[in-house]
Amino acid sequence: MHKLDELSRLKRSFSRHDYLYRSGDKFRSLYAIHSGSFKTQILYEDGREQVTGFQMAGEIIGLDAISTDIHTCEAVALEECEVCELPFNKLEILSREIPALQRHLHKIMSREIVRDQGIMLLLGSMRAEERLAAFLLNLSQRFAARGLPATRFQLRMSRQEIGSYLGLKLETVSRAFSHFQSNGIISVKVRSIEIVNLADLKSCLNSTR
Amino acid sequence: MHKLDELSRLKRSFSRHDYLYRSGDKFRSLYAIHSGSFKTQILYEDGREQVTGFQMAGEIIGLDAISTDIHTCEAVALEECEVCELPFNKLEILSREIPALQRHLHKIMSREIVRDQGIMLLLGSMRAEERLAAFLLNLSQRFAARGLPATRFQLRMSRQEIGSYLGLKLETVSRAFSHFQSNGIISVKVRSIEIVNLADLKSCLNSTR
DNA sequence: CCGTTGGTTTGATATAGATCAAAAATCGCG
DNA sequence: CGCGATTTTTGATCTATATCAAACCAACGG
Repeated sequence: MHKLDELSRLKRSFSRHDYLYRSGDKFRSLYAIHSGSFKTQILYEDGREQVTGFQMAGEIIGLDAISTDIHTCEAVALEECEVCELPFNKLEILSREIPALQRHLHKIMSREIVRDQGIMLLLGSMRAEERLAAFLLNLSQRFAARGLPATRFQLRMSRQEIGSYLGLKLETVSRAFSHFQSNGIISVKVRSIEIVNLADLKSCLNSTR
Repeated sequence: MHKLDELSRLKRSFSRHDYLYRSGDKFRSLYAIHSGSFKTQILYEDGREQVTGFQMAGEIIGLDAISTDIHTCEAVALEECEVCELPFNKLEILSREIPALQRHLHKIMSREIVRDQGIMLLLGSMRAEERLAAFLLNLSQRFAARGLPATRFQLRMSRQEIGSYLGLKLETVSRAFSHFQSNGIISVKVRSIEIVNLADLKSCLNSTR
């Protein structure tokens, strides 16, 4: 397992708005986020853009590029970040030698597929407030998994970016936040979120239409 | 490469409405569709369901289950199908021995991620007719890639299923079909589609709002 | 400390697509 | 071949969210 270490010797730093990679870049490496967080987005010819995910420490980014050897989306730092570069050819060689690594890599890729399908469900069949509830619960879980408070956190992304991710306009996102707040489910102060009533937030999800 | 053959000795047949696997099934194999087509869908607790894809001959299905060893979605045959079962543990062993296979497997998984992100873009930022245009163009390309006519084909799925996939209600799908027909872009006779004016269909996509 | 800037909230209105409903077409089966 | 079941089309209406617009607020630089 410490063979893996020499892979990730290279650590790079990024500031807010820096690109980790851009759409069209040649694929060389996956990236393990060591600290900070990124957004990934697809740019569409006509200028439309769609945020496809928000990634935080411990997550692996760049999997989309394996298929064509070209990055199909771009990754932008949302704050100060540190990233380990994992050259993919070395990763492939190592994972032939180390079954556990191979398995791990497969799981990471599959997990991304499952994540994306979850978002398809969200975008395809949830209403605005359900989407926001799902988003907040997902963030909450991921913070918790990192030993951070699950019910008090700072958003690193704008309303606009949340909207793009959730398939909503920023005004709709803002209104949904306000509505949750007036229901006593969360407390919002711009980017500071406190989940006051986790159970109620969860029940927003199941609230069939 | 013929080592791969012994993997796929097992070929199974399915009829319309048969399940290839169900949500919750233990993961053992990926499946290569030899003929026919499937839909995959996620079931949500409250009964909602979301079609996450339509798969046809030559495509690999079941990648979502690698992450947890449990299938997270279910695959249902849309017609008579033949499927090769690819036991995943054997696939992993073989792909350690055969770098080309390893690479291929990685590309297949990555391609699925890219495909999913394309759908996120569609669901998150396209209007109804753009979505249907994108759907038809995608089918057209995939038929063409199989040496089938690109502009005349049979849909294997219902309006309802298309709607679920595109995040629309079946009535909306039906109206969009009708509208394309009255514009002379396509000719629809229930499930028989002819793309009359491919260029116009493509231009539906770029028609910014 | 104040003006500028970019992000956020809130309100008023418009609209794409959902919903409800019924007719029409197609399919499956005895 | 004909009848019931299912799917599709079409119409009328409703509603969630988009759009447009303005006010608000916090952060930043001079």
